[in-house]
Amino acid sequence: MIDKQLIVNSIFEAVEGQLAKSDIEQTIEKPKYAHLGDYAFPCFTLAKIFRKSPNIIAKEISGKVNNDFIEKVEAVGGYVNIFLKQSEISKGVLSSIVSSQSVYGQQKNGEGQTITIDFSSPNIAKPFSMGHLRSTVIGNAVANIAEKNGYDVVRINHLGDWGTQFGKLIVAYHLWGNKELIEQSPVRELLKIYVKFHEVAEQDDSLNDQARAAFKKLEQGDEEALQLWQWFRKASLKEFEQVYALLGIRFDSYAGEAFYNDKMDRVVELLAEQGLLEESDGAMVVNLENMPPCLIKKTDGTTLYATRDLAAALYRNETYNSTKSFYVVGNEQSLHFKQLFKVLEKMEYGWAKELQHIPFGMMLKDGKKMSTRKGKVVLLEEVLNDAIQLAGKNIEEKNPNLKQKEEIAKVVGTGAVIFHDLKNHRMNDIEFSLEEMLNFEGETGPYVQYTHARICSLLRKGQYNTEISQFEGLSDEAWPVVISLKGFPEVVAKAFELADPSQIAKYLIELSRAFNKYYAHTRILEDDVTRHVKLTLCASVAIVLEEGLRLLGIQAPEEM
RNA sequence: GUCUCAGUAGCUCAGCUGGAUAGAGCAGCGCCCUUCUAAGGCGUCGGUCGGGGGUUCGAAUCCCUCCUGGGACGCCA
Repeated sequence: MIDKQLIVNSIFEAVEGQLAKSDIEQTIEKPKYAHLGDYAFPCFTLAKIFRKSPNIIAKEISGKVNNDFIEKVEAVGGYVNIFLKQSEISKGVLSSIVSSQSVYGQQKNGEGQTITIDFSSPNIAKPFSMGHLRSTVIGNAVANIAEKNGYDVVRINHLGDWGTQFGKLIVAYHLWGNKELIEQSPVRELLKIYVKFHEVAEQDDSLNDQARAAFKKLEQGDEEALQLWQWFRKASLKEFEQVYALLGIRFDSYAGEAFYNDKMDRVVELLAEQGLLEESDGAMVVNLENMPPCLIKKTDGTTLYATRDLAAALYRNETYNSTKSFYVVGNEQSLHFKQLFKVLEKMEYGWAKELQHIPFGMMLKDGKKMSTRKGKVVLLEEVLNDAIQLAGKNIEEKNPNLKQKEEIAKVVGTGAVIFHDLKNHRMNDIEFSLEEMLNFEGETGPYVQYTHARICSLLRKGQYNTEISQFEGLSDEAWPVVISLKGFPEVVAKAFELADPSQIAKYLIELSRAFNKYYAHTRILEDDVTRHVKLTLCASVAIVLEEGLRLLGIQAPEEM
C-alpha cells in the first residue's frame, strides 16, 4: 500500500494542510466504475473551506498530485480520479506474491498476543445439527483469520457435557434406554429418548423434577450417574470427531462444562466475598443494572451455565494469558454474554473488556428455529454426505478420468457446504435449503475451487517455472485481476477487525470472477514473450485463492 | 410489554464509519466448446433500497417515528 500513502501525502500538500492525513486516507475511495480510475478523492467537503466549487478544487488538486506510481490524474465532477501505472503496480504485486507464496497477506497487528476462541461447542448426547455447523465453521474461519493477523490462537471446544439435560437423559435412559442400540448408534438413540422425555414431560411435570434430582446426584458425584454420563460423553465425542475430521477442524482444548465442575466453588466464593451474590426466591443471583440478574445457583444448590462460564473465563485467563477472548455462539445467547461480561466487570477484572461475543444468526427450518427437544433437526452429517455424493456425480459427468475421485468429491462437497455458510454476513439467519447448499454454480465454493483447479492445469501445461521472474508485459485486461490481488492483505485485516469470514468469501468470489473473465478473453499458453508473465499472474491468483480458501477451512484441489 | 437482530430485483444476498449511473448470484430468456477443465464466459429481463418525517451540497447508508418478521427476557444451554 505504498502507493496509497504517497497519494495521501501529495493530496495533503495540495490542500495546504487543511485536512489531516488520516482524514484524507479515509476519504479516498475506490471509484465505482473502472473507467474512473483506481483511486478517487471527492472534494465536496473542501468546498466550504476554500469557498470554491468542488469542480475547481478537484482541478487544482489534480494538477498537484503526482508520483512514480501514478499514470494520470483527472478531475471529473468534483472528484480527483487517479489512475495507477499498471506496469509498476503489477510488478510490485506479482513479485510480492510469488516471493512470499502463502505468507502473502500476513498481518502483524496481533503479534505477541494470544486469543482464545470458543467455538463449535456441541451438546453431548445431542446430534451435530446444521445449527452447530455455523458455530463450527465460523469459529474455525475466525481462528484462521486471527492467525493470519499474527495472533496466537487457542481453539477451545467448550463441550456441552454438563447440566440438567444429563439429568433428563439419565431419567430417560432408566425408562426407555436400550443399551445395545445406544452402543450401535449412540447419538441417534440418545436423541430418540431425549425427544421422548420432552413429549412425556409435557403431560407429566414430575419427570422434570426427577431430571433435576438426577442431575443433582450427578453433580454430587453419584457413582452410577457418573458412569452413565461418561458413557454418553465418550460415545458422542467419537461421533463428533468424525465430523471434525471431515471438516478438517482441530481443537487445542476439549475442556467442556464438566471440566469446570471443581472450579465453580471458587467463583461463588469470590462473588460472595465481594458482596455481589444475593439471594432471590431461594436462588443465588448477581443483580445487574439495566439487565435481568445473572443466576449463579438454583434453589436446589446446583449450578447453571453462567456459573460454569464464569469459572471458564477465569481459568482461560489464568491458563492462556490471553489478551482477547472470542465466544462464537448464536445470537440468541446475546443476553447471557452481556450478563457474563458484566459480572466479570463487577468483579473488577480488567480483562473483562477484552471478552467478545461473536454472534451469528440462526439456521431456520420453515422460517422457524430448529428444536432439538422436538426432534426437528437436520443432521450435518447427512447434509455433508449429500453434498459429497453430488460432487461425485458431477465429477463422473464432467471429468470422468480424474484420479482420486472420492477424495476430491469430499473436498468439493464439504467446500460447498462450508462456503455456503460463510459467504453471507454471520448475523443473517439462514433458511435451510438443501437445494441451495448443493448448488455448485455461481457464487459458491466449487466455483472458487474450479477457478483454482483450472489455473493449476494451466501451470502444469505451460510448465510454469517459479525460478524465472518476469513481472512485466501484461495486457490491460489483466488489470482488474492485479487490483484484486493487491487488495488481499487489506481484506485479511478487515475480516479480523469485523470477525467476519464473509469478507474473505466475498473477496474470493470477486477475484475468481475477475480471473475467469480474463481467462475467457485472453489466451494464456501462447508462444510469445508475454507467456511467462501471464503464467506468473495465474500462479499468483492460484496462491491467493488457495490461501483464502484455507482461511475459510476449505481445501483447493489441483484438479476437479 | 422490554431488549435485540433484520427488512434492497421473483428468490438468496452485497453495498451501510454518507459521495459519481443502487451491484452480484440463482431462477427466466438468448448466445459462446475443431484452441488452455462450459462447475466457465457474454448478453437480456428485473428495484417507490419496508412506510413517513428529519439532518446534509449529497442518504440504501446517520437521527426520530411507525409497520412487518425472527430471537431473548430466573432457576435450560
